[in-house]
Amino acid sequence: MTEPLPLFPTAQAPPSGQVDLTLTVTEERPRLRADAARNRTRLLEVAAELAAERGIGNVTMEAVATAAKVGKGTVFRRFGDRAGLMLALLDHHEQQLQTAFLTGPPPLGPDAPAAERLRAFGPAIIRHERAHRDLYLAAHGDLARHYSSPANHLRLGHLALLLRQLKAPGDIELVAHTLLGYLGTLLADHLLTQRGMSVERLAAGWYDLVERLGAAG
Amino acid sequence: MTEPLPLFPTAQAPPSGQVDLTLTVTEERPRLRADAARNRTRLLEVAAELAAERGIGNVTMEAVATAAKVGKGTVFRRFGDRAGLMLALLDHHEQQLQTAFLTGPPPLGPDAPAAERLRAFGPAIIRHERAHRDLYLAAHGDLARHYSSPANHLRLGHLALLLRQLKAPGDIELVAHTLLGYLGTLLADHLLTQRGMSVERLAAGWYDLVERLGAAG
DNA sequence: ACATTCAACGGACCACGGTCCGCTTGTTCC
DNA sequence: GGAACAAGCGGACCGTGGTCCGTTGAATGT
Repeated sequence: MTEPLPLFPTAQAPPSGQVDLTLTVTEERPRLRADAARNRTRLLEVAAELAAERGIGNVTMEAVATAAKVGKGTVFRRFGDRAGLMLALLDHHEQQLQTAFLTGPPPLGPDAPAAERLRAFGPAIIRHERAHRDLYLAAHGDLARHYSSPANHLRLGHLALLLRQLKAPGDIELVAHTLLGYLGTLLADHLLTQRGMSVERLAAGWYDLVERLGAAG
Repeated sequence: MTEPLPLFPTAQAPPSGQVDLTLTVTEERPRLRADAARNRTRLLEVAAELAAERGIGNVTMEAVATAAKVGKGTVFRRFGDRAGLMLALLDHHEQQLQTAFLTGPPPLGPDAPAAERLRAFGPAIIRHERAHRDLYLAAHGDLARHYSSPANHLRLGHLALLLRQLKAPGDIELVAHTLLGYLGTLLADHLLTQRGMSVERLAAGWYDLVERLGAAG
């Protein structure tokens, strides 16, 4: 229980302006006051800690507030609601994944051919979501928000980019949505745990999907 | 406000054994005591009424209980939780839709060729979900349950059936899931309201999808 | 008719998410 | 340094979903 790492840098990662893709507006956040920023990181640290020791599902907003020695109102002011806190927690892991396919090594990163990257994308997402399963489930409590989340938007843009590079036919944005839908946390989880499918089968399904939807017209 | 129709028959519609598809278990419900059944229908009627007059989002479980002159515990005993009540409400509309594509006229029903039916399926679902938008949103509060719901299972089985008739290649079950994912309430809603797409565009996307995923190997 | 049993009932009770508003404190500008 | 301002803070408060458990009364067998 000693504090090992300086995770959760004070400010949100600055928008790395590269891939814009003109799909949505990247909301700008107005910079926090010093004490607020301090509290923000404390809250995230504490929340992660509590989640680790008792499972994210058993972490109440009040508990987080108390453990971080702030009022409950502060937590809500900062994160909006429970899903917001979860999203913020998730954000950290999400960024790891993002760098993996934005700037990482092949086959995920930009040095591999588009078809390769597209193939690799699916299993990477599924693995990642499995690793942080409960957090994803908790965060997507409000599913409506999910589709507008920066993370999802980024994935979408990435897929659209690859599809365009492949000269895939049809309505690219819709095809990208279809592909992302296949990788959705809840669907994948359902297929794996309820229907007892193997990760390999899901991966094979993905390869097939990509081949049929990504093939040039 | 006069009571117009005898909706919500006392018992759940009996399982019409036809299309089984061996995809899940069809749970059997153990038959209710007379008073319980009476209460069940009263609750559903009252809930529908309240939903109509103040919007489903503003209908609390307690309000339903009070309006139906039963204790709150009774509501929860019957429907499990809020999502359960919503699902039960939805069930009625759902059955209309189901008969439309199980036994109705072409192009949805069994007298049209499989390719036609598959094409028609998408817009039909989207229209239906739009018509009952808020109910769907409220019901899918717990998304995990959604995938196991009988309604979803039926759609899945239907799609799988059509795909098989078309001799579509690949992992049929996964392809069916992909197609259904495209029609998901939340996704469709997001694309229509947030991203401002037209129903026509979604429909066109569906036709394209169906063509590429349903085409014989 | 009566006894037995057990699903169903009611509503007090609890926990948690979320809001509100009067007070405090960092920031900025002179 | 000090004044003016807005952002941040805390925690009492509220509504709602969900649980618990003692009581009631259908169903069923004799």
